[in-house]
Amino acid sequence: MYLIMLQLRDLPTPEVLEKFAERYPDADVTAIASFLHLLRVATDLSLALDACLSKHDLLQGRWWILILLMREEQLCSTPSLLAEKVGVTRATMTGLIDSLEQSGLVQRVFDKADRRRVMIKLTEAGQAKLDVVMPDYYRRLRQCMQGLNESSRAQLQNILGLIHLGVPALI
Amino acid sequence: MYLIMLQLRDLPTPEVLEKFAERYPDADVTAIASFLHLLRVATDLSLALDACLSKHDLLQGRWWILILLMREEQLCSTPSLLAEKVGVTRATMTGLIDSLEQSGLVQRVFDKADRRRVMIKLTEAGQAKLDVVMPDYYRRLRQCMQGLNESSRAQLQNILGLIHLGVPALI
DNA sequence: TTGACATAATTAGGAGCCTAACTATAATGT
DNA sequence: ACATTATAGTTAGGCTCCTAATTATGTCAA
Repeated sequence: MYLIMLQLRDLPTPEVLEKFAERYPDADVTAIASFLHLLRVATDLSLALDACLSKHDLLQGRWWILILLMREEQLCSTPSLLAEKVGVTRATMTGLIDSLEQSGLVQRVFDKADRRRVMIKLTEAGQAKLDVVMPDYYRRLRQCMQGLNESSRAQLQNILGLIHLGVPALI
Repeated sequence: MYLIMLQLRDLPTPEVLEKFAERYPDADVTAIASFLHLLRVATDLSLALDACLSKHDLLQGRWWILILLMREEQLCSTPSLLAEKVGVTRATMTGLIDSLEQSGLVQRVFDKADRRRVMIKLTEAGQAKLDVVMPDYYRRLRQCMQGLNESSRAQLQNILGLIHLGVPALI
């Protein structure tokens, strides 16, 4: 299964929604509109994030790994844990780590006690990369969200929590 | 560029955010939290939608095409227009149409006036497929969003509109 | 001790998307 | 009229992700 977001550029107009609601009485027009709008905005944010990261030769997958490593006290973790936290399979993680290691941003350190295990360690170059990327990302994100005051942000968090509760009903 | 959404399962705790904010003073903690939460919920919704559609042998790409065709008066359109509306390239659209045509859900009709053009037409089987899928989708979506009253939905729409305005700042 | 099972990482092959190049057809300007 | 440009669709090859199988190592119980 693919983690591909809403591509649809052409959201339904109220007229189209009404037309569909006539044929399909189960349609809940405001639910549909909110749902599609949420997916649309999130997709555009995700694309914008990728565009921002790609200026630094990163994409989300590799970037999250660097961030997760930086969160660790010892700046290191295992492929399995990283895969679980990033939300990709271990197979995918192998490839991501390969690519980061080639760029010198992380390093594989083999465990002598348990020879199945490998530790992935953030290198100095990796930390330096984050020290360039993160301020840029944070500055842009601050600008992006400046239209929302703290109260709107709290409202949004609350609403998102409610929607999240409903996700299982959709599956 | 890939339309791949936030995979990160492990959102930062307030402590982690504070730690990062110390190192990177540009960090706007509530902006970051709202942003990641939005991406997280949207991704889960998108995955749930895919799971729902895959029960009917569809994924979002093919599904949108059927819906867009049903919106049309004559139940048909061209690959170019569909590609633009769905938000994929024409090359991708060729593949999606191939797959839908193989399943008998759409039909290629060649234009005799302009021999470069092909019309893509929703077949009766395609309409029948939608008549099964859409009620199921609408029923699930209604359930999914039932935790939100109309006022929350309006608030959400409003907030999403504000965020959308900020997207260009992120790029 | 050793056979069965569990765990860690990788490899192999497939799906859906992309860009770029290509083929065919139509429109346009001199 | 005919070379140039624009448009429509497809093909070729690459990327990142996936699932499933594979290799290697560790654990545990009869």
